Amino acid sequence: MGASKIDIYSNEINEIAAIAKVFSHPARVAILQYISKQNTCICNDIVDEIGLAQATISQHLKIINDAKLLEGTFEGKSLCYCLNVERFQELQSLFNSFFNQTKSNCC
Amino acid sequence: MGASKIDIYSNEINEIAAIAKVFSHPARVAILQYISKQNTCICNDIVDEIGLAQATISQHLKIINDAKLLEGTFEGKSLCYCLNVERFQELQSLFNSFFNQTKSNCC
DNA sequence: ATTTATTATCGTAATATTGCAATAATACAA
DNA sequence: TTGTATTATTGCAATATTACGATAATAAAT
Repeated sequence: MGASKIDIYSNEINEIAAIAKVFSHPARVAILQYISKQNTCICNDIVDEIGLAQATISQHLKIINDAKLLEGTFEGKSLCYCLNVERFQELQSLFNSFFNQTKSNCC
Repeated sequence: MGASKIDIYSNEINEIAAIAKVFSHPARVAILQYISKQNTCICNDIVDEIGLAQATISQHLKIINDAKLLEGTFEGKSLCYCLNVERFQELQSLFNSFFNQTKSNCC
């Protein structure tokens, strides 16, 4: 008990849930918003901007990165994170098709 | 430690995260999809349809309901759950404006 | 090679979530 | 009122998530 039984759901359902999980923590939403606001794309001021420890931010970035939402390149000493806009759009589309499909079938 | 520090984020950010949390579990996505598919709107076959205990489904329904996504009326002995389409659409819009805003600001 | 700055990982504690059995509450039927 | 069906709540165990300090890894500069 305690673990989600992901094997009993369809792939589509698990995918939607996995996408939503990325956005289900305010730190990750804040990180994504902050990265997108910096049009320079230069990063880990994220730690200063958001009030969390560096290790924690790094952990959240890993989750965002695992969803393929980031592109990172080294710029001097520091890593420059950038939003993968295509992937971001893809997630938005998947979410919207779930929303639209669900809405339209309803009573 | 362990608890999310929701006080350090803006309301908008917390709202997006809270919405996403509803969809972040496959059982809840499946429930929403199932409710919408039943154009009759008659319900707790949900327990049979999805392979989870009645108590667990009821718990998930509570979370969906707390997000104001359900309308429930009694029909004889059984409760008839229905998707609150206006609210559903509202969540979709909030999500989309976050997506669009984030996308457009990026490098 | 050593230092310095930046990011990732490990270990651990606190809290949250998931799931279920048992039980309570609710609503109708007899 | 008693029984029956449906849904909610409670209590508990298992697992997951969040957060942080300490430490490692990486990359440039001295």
